[in-house]
Amino acid sequence: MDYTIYKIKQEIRTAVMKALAQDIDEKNIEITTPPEKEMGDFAVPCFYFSKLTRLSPNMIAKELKSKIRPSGFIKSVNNVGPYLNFVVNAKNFGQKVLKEVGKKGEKYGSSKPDKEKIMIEYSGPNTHKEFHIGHVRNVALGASLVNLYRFGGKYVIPVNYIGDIGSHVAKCLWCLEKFHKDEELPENKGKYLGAIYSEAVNKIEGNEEFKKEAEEVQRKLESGDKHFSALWKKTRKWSIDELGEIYKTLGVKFDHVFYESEVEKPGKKLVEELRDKGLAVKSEGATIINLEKYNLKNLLLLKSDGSSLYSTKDLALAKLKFEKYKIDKSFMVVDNRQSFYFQQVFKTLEIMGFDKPMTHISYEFLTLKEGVMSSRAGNVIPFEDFLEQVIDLAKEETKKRHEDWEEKKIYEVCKKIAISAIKFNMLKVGNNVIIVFDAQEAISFDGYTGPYLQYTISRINSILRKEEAKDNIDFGKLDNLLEKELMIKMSEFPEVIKSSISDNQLSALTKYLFDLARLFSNYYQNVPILASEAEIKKARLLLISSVRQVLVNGLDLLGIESLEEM
RNA sequence: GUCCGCGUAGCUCAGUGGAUAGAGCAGUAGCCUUCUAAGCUAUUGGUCGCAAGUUCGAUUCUUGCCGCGGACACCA
Repeated sequence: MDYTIYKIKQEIRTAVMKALAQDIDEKNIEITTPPEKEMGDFAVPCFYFSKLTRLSPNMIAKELKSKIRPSGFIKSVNNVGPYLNFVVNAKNFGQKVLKEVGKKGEKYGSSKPDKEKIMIEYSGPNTHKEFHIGHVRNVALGASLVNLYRFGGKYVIPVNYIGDIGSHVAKCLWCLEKFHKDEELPENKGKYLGAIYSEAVNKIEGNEEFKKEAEEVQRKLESGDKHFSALWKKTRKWSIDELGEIYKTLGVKFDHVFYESEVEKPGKKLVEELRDKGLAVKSEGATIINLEKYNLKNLLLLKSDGSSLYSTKDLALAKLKFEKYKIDKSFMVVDNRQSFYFQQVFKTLEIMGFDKPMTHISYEFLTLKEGVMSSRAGNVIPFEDFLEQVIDLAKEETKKRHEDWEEKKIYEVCKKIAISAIKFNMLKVGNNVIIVFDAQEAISFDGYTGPYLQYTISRINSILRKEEAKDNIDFGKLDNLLEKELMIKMSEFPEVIKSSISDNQLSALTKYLFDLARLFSNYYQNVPILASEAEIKKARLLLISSVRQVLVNGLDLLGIESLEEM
C-alpha cells in the first residue's frame, strides 16, 4: 500500500537524484527529521554524497538547494550546513493524508494481505498456579504482536500452550488432598487452586516427608491412578475456566490451545527415534543430545526415570504446529530466561531434519523491587487482585466527574481504564528491559500512560458528539503550524507499524501514540474548534476526527479498547 | 567459568553513525465564567558506566574493564 508518507519521501529522493550530477543508489539517500520544526519537515544529510564527489557536504547541500525547484508536496528547500531541509506543502500533503485516513478508516496503517501463514504462541500459563501480573506482560506483548502481524497483512493463528501436567500439578493436588479435603469451595476455584499451590510450595520447602508425598502423587498421576486422574481432570478444568475469564477480561482470543498433556507421549516417541538413530544418547541415566559442536552444550531430553521434560514436549509441539496447521513460520513469545534453551531446541529439531522457520520472541521478565515473584517467596501479585485495585482507583476520579452515571457503567468504564493502564505500562518499554514492577507507577493515569490516550480520545469524542465531521472541506483552512504538525505526524503511522513489526515490540508505537496525543492536547488547549468560523470549523472537525482514528487504530493494536467517554 | 541482556536527568525509560541527547514522574512558577484541568505552558536537572580503537564525525559500531541481572543436566 502506497501511503502518502512513502510518496513524499520518494518525491524527495527523486528530486535529489535529479539534482545530483552522478548516479547513486537511491537507497543511500537518507531522509530524517530536522531537530527544530522551524528548519523544515524533512531533511537529507549530504555526508554520503561528499564521499563520492570531493566537495564538502555543505557545498553539496548548497548546490542541491539551488537545483531543486518546489513542486508537488515540496513547498521549499533550504540548506543548513550539510543538511538539505524540505518544507512540505501543508495543503497538498494534509489533504492527501486526511483523505487517506478517512478512506481507510480502521484499516489506516495496515498493509495488503499476503499469503504468509504464521503461528504466534503466547501466554503459556500453568494450570494449578496463580496467574500473576508477570503473566500479563507476556499476554500484552503476544496479543499485540498478533494484532500487529495481522495488520501487516499476515494470516496469523494465535495459540496458547497450557502446562497442565508436571510437578506443580502434583504439589497442588497433594496439598488439596491433605489439607483441604471436603472444604467448601469458593466461587473462583482457579484462584483457590493457585493459592493452594503456593501453600504447597511453602509446606514442601525443607520438609522431606511432604516432598516424598508430593512425588508419590506425581507418580500416581503419571501411572493413571484413578482417584488422582479424576481429581486432575476436575481441578484442571477449574484452572482452565479461570484462565478463560482472564483472557476475556484482557480481550484476547486464541484460535487453538495446546496442552502439555497431549504432546507428552508424541514427544517421548520422538526422543526414542532420536535414540534409535544414535542422535540422542544416555548419560547418567538420562537421555541427552550433544550439541557441543554448535556451542550449545547438552540438551536433556528425558529424565533418568524416563519421564518427560519441557524439551520432550516442545519437540512434538513444533512438529504438530507445522504439520497440522500448515504454517510457514512459528513464533513463540516466551521470556528471556529461555533463550538458550530455545536455541538448543531449534538445533535439535534441525538435527532431526525438521528445519523450519521458528523464532523465539524474547522479552525480559517482570520482577518486584524485593526480587522475583515466586510462590516460594510468597510475594505473588495475582492479576485479578491488582486489576480490582486499579479499577478502584479509577473509580474515585470517574465518580467525581460523572455523578449521574450508574454504578455498572462506572465499573465498565473503569475496568477499561485500568486495563489500558496496565497493558500500556507493560508495552511502553522495550522487550529487553526488565520491568521492576512498581504498583504506584503502573497505577498512574498521568503523563505517558494508557489513560492519557483514552482521555485524549474522550475529549475528541466530546467535541464530535456536539458536531460531526464532514469530509468536503477546504484544506487551505488548515493553515496553522500545529495543524501541519498533526498531519505530518498522522502520516507517519504506517512507518511506525512497519518498524514495530520488524523488531517485534510495541514501544515505538506507544511512543508514537503518546506524541500524537500530546500534539493534539496542545492544539486543543490553544485552538478553538467549535467556536471557530464555519469553514474553519469544518476543516478542524475533520482533522480531529482523523486524529481520533489514528489513536484508536493504534490502541487497538495494543489490545486496548478505546473509550467513548471517561 | 562460558554465553546473553542491561548501564542515558533524583526516579522510570525513549533515542540515533551526524545539526544544541529527549519524554514521563518528582520539584518550581503559571493557566479552569470558554470544546472533559486524568489536561496545557514555562522552568530546574546530563562527563549518555570507564578506557582504548574504527571514522571527517561515536552516546550509537569494535575490543577490554567495572557494575547489575539472567541462562548454562534431570524445574518449567
